[in-house]
Amino acid sequence: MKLEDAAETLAQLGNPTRLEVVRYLVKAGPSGVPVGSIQKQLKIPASTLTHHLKHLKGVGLLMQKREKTNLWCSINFDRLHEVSDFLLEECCSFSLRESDKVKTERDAA
Amino acid sequence: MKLEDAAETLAQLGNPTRLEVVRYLVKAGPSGVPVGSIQKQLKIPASTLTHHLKHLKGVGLLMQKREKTNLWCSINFDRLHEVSDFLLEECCSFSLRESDKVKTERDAA
DNA sequence: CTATTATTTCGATTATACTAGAAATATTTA
DNA sequence: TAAATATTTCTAGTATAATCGAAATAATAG
Repeated sequence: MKLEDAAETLAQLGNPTRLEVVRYLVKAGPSGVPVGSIQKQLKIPASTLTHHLKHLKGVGLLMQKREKTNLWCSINFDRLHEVSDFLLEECCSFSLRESDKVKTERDAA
Repeated sequence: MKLEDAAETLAQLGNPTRLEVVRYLVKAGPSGVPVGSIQKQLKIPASTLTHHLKHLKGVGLLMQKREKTNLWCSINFDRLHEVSDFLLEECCSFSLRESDKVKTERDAA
């Protein structure tokens, strides 16, 4: 993943309203939910929601599929993985969390 | 991690200049590098860099430690993990990448 | 103290994003 | 065709962020 793309994707995830939508869609799973359901559940004005969905779609995080009057939205999990991977890329050898570190002899003493 | 905090952290990572700095610091490892080195290597004007470092510090992604005239910067790997974890939280059962999925009987046929 | 190097503050410009109401459009059902 | 439901477009106000040069402030070395 190119840095520019990763930055753009992260920026889109960096808006609280959008992140809330993403979290909701993640929980909804691969089948997704209609726009209207998101709107009612999260109490986001329709026009605001459409605006944000367009952003998420723009960076490939959102997939949409029309069925009758409803537009079903679902998360592109692959994309989410890509950006999450980017964050940790190249840092595996340094990335031990304090809680995961092995105890040193000094600590054990 | 609270959604608001995650969003704010992601937003800070979502600027290309800052993400470049983060990537540089990740590669530098736990010992870090002085502000001036980042500035020269990535060719970012000093005042712009200070501005961005303040942002990264603000969300806890950056740690700083003065030594003589140099201010050493290093990444808070724990923090980076937290935000990366947030992205994938609750979605593990849905998060298989296409490439990781087991082949179905249909595929195998 | 002076010079040198490192980093920050200030100030100003420019651009872009968030939000949401009202109206418009689309799609289905009666 | 009319009514109902779902979603989008338009528009506009408000706010916040990115950028960087110049000057100011540390901190050290000579």
